[in-house]
Amino acid sequence: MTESTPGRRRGDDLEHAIFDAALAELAEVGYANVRMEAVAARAKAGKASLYKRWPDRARLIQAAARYKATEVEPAFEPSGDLRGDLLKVMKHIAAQQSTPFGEAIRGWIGELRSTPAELTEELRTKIETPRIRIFAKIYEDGIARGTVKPEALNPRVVNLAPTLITHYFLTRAESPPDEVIEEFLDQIVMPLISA
Amino acid sequence: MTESTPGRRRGDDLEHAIFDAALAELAEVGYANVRMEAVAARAKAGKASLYKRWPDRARLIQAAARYKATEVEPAFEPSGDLRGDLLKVMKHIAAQQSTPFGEAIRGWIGELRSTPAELTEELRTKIETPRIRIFAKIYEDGIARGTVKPEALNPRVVNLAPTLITHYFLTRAESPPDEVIEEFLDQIVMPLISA
DNA sequence: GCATTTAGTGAACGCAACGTTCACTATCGA
DNA sequence: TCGATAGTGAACGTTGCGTTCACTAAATGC
Repeated sequence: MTESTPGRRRGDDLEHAIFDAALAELAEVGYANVRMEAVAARAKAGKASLYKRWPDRARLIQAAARYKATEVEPAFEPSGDLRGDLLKVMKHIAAQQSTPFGEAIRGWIGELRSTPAELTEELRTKIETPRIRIFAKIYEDGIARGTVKPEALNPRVVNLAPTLITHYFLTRAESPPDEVIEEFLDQIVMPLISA
Repeated sequence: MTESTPGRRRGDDLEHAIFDAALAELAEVGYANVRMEAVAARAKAGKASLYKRWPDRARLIQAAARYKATEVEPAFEPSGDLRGDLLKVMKHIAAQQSTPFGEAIRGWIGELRSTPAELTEELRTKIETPRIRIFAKIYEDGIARGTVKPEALNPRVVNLAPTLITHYFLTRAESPPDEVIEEFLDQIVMPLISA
């Protein structure tokens, strides 16, 4: 019923509708071509409602991406199958980048230069932290089993797998296919961390 | 004297002036804020002259970056000091990214979605190829000396060092400082390739 | 060295999207 | 029920885009 009789939405209801519209636009036309008027129209909202909440397109899309990102957080438990676990998480990251969320990231990169540093930092941390936690967990598990070197817990190493995937995604139009992910895993990550 | 009496420039003379103006703008205001009118004004050229050559901002900046990129090509010979050579080349890449060239890359990333795939592919190859060649040379040299594993010649591995630097640059506002480059080298690249 | 062709200039234009404003109206909560 | 709050939608000025055009400087040919 919430959807069938919009009447006039307010507060979070409206905000979520705007986010959904923004993400849909993002997916359809890509970051550079998202127009505020299109988002407003799609959300069946007034432009003024957007500008009342966010000062510009960059902030709106950032907010939308954040809204989506918090939804997608997976609670992951290592199974003991090191390669299998890594592959699963890496594929998950790649899949996540194939959504509007990925497009948001791409756009954010393009505008880093004209974004306040603290905002940049905060957003990057917000994305990296959960990934670091998951990989650290997997590596700790491996270390306990003796299949992974203790050095794998070094922050640069922990970040390596997501870095490879993200770099691939950013420098092409799409995120890495499964074969490439397996190459990253078998030719770089596993050789580096294996005990 | 070429500069002192511009009179009315044409051909390559004018084109280079436009490139320089574009790169200067890129450095000053960042990709997203480069305006055609500003480039034209800076180059003391008419807007029509820009549009006669390139269909839009993206193409102009790409052309400018390419013009600059070909200048910067280093001819590198391995010295036999594996770590030293790698460090040197990695620092060079990082330095290159701190110039307008880096800003051009950042902008190009942001617009990948709305760029023809073949253009994307071509540009990426153009950037990657010389890097691959240099790292492959260094690794081959190391293999010959017995300090590097033969597996280091795997394309994914050869690309690893530039990938780390580029990823750092793209996800922050600046390219990695020397300490970080050394961490990449000592914690990831060297452990992976050392025999 | 003069006339013709080629290439650049700069001002003007229509267009699209930005970001703002305002009079109006639906919803909430006291 | 009534006031306060929040959203609507149309209009507006502004900016930058990409194009056009009459004009002019440089190069080329004779």
